[in-house]
Amino acid sequence: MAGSDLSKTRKIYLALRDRIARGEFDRDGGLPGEQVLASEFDVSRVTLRRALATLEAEGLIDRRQGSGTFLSERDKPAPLAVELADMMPHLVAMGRSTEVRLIDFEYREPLPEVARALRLEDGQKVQWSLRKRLIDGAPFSYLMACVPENIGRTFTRRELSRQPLLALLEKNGINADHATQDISAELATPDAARELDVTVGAPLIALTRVVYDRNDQGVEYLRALYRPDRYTFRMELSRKPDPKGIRWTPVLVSNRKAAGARG
Amino acid sequence: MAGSDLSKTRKIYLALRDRIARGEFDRDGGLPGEQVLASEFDVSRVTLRRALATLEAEGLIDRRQGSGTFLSERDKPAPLAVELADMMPHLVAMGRSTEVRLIDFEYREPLPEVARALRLEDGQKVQWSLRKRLIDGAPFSYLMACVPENIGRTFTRRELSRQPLLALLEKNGINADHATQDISAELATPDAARELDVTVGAPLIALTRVVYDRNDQGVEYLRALYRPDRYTFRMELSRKPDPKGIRWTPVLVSNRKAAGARG
DNA sequence: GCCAGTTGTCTTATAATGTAGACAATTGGT
DNA sequence: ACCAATTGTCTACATTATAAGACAACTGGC
Repeated sequence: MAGSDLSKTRKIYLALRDRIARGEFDRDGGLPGEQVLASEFDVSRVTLRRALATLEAEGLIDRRQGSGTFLSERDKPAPLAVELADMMPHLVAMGRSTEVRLIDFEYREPLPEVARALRLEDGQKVQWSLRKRLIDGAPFSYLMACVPENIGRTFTRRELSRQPLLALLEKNGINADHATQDISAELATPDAARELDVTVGAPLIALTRVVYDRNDQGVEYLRALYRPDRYTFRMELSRKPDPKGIRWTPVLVSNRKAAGARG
Repeated sequence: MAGSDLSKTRKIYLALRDRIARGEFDRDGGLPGEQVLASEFDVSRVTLRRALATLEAEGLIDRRQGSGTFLSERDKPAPLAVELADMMPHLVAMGRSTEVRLIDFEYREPLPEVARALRLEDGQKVQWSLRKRLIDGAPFSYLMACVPENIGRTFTRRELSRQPLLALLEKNGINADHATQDISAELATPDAARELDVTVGAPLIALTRVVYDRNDQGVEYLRALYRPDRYTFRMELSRKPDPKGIRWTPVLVSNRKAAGARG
């Protein structure tokens, strides 16, 4: 469906990255020679080398002249694994410094989908904001949030650039009660790519969340994009018995335990 | 990081697809003319038209000679939204027909990462299988599963092609007790693209699950890739009070309610 | 019927990407 | 010291992608 016309270089890059991830190559023996790989993929050695150059730049392989191409020794930093149940994960408590940057902020007409999800009346505006979050100085999420205008007016642009949105709602007497989250995957568009410091077309985790108050009135519509190499959703499940029979249920772990995911 | 050297055509395709998804274009007025868009993106009309052709092929837009380019009327089928807590979602109960196809099956040395996750002893083999799931005849997930050899021997290749893995384990006295799930995003590699009927480089939801028994011995390692246009992870959260203070906790809804996600 | 504005389809030229081959530089082993 | 195998680099050429412009075909409004 999506994803047409990729260059040969990029297709080979993807194929090799996958084979590396699957562990098809020995840690000792390394990869086959460039001649072999080039004929295997049926491309010239030059374009194969371009794909290898990208893999090397990403730290996946080491190339040694006269010797060969090998899997990289240094292991990449694991992505931050965050408990899915935590809507405002305590990143600081995990020993890492977090920073928020407000990119854009205004009151405007909501998109039809947002108006529907928040159950807004016709013509009601929303406070629309773009933010990004950094961890240790590196961006990992890009957030588009919409809040009904009357609620948004209870705090300032400045406050939003310093505190989490849910905390601001709480402080101003808006009591979030329940929410729905959807998790999907998307390709980085030019906007997101620029803010998250990835190239256009890179894979991103896409989260859509709608928060409601006790009366089922929408108070926040959030659309968040995450860099999968720096952020991962984690969930612990237990098959403890349940009123409705044996069933898998989520376990709320204290998320003091740090990362450790694959990749 | 990942995702270099995309052609202009593809970048424009991504940008336009994003703007459509955000609802930036009226349903009546349609898109700006090709001349306008071409100068806006600073490309020739030919390459802009290639991007439009892709969008049209995907059913996102309609182009009418002499009239203009418009948002497609037919709305795309919403992706199946599955409760995240359900490890074996009852798809059939949701009124849709599901099918499994066994692509590959063998006993082999596990990859280091799998061996570590399952806490296998050195040299212990695993039953390694590739499957895909279809809904209404259309593939939506591609699964790589590893089970320790001694457990795998309790059922046949034929059984695996007809029943869910967890059900087979259950039936053979292997009692799964708890599990860890990680959700991320990846680009489709040639293998996955072929099986899921997408092009190489399309975005996919990536789920990694490790299931353990009561003794913390690994019984299943699953790596699943999902087409985001056909499958979405959903989660309902409630801010009911908790022993450790007020906190967001997942709600187990009876997943009788069908889809309705964005897109 | 006319006309402005649109998409569809060409041509020609230029730029980007990929191919084929040769050779240098380096490595590790004999 | 030598040699086979490897990665690094270069040249010349072929193929594909993009640019720029012209014109045809079609639509809707007047």
